[in-house]
Amino acid sequence: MRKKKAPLADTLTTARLKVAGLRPTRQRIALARLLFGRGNRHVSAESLYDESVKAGVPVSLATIYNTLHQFTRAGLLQQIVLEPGRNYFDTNTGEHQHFYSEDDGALFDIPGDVISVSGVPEPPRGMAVDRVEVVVRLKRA
Amino acid sequence: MRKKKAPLADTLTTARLKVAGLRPTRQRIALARLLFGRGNRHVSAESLYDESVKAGVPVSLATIYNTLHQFTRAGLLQQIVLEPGRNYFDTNTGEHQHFYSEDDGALFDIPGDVISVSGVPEPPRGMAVDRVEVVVRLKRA
DNA sequence: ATTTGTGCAAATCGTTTGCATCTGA
DNA sequence: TCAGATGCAAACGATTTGCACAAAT
Repeated sequence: MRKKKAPLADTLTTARLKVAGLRPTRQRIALARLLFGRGNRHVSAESLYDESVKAGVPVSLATIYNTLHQFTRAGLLQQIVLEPGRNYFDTNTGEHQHFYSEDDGALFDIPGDVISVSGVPEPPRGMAVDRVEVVVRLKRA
Repeated sequence: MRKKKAPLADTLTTARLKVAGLRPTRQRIALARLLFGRGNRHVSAESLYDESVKAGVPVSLATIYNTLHQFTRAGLLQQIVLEPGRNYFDTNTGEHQHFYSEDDGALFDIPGDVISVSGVPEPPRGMAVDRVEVVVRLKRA
């Protein structure tokens, strides 16, 4: 008996997960499609959870957290820390920076080639620079 | 009857608090002395609480939180967000940046004139740049 | 069949809040 | 005196954990 035919998007997502060393389960496939479906996105665990529920994808919050962390470890997502007590994830894993509005929490990407940072000093012995993070914090004019 | 003579350091601290519009209470004076006593410091609510207890200053954790926020509002401290779920405060309120070791949580100042950031784009309509925050994240070499 | 992932609920962590009591001017 | 500050304990929100069950290889 032949396997049931899966939509092309799922096949691609599945391949992507396998490459990342993650077993392609229902939930991971569904979340990956929501996350990487179109364009760069910023999500929090809560926002992704809500979105999943609305999209009719039955996932528990615990699995959302697991998945976000696994994807991050696998290099599919990047974490952004903007305020204590809330964690954002960015589907854009390339080098880029952010505008962040303290007033309303809005978050925009700044393409990686726009801002340049110079003069970063030598890190202390035994340490290497992992990432230079730039957040441009905005306030109402 | 004459007032009991206060140590010079307390007098200075008291003056400083008054200037900031904060009533110089026992706790605020004690915490201010711990914070601004010598050199720049990075503290979390928990670390300052522990330190206070060890120094024999009886303060509640709630007061630590109140005080840190009041000092921040008064411009005596600057908040630093490095990881979700933990809030750091820096006694250096001038423009400067940070080295942050993801491995052990170590945090060092980078003087304000060392790193230069150029190419920050125009903020969206109605917004102004409040602060450009740079965190150099380190990993073990 | 075995390994790995998932869901649920309880537990944890940092932080905030409500309110009675205390303190500084 | 009395507005403002403090302490305590309970409340909170985001995240993590433990464990029984389910699904993928």
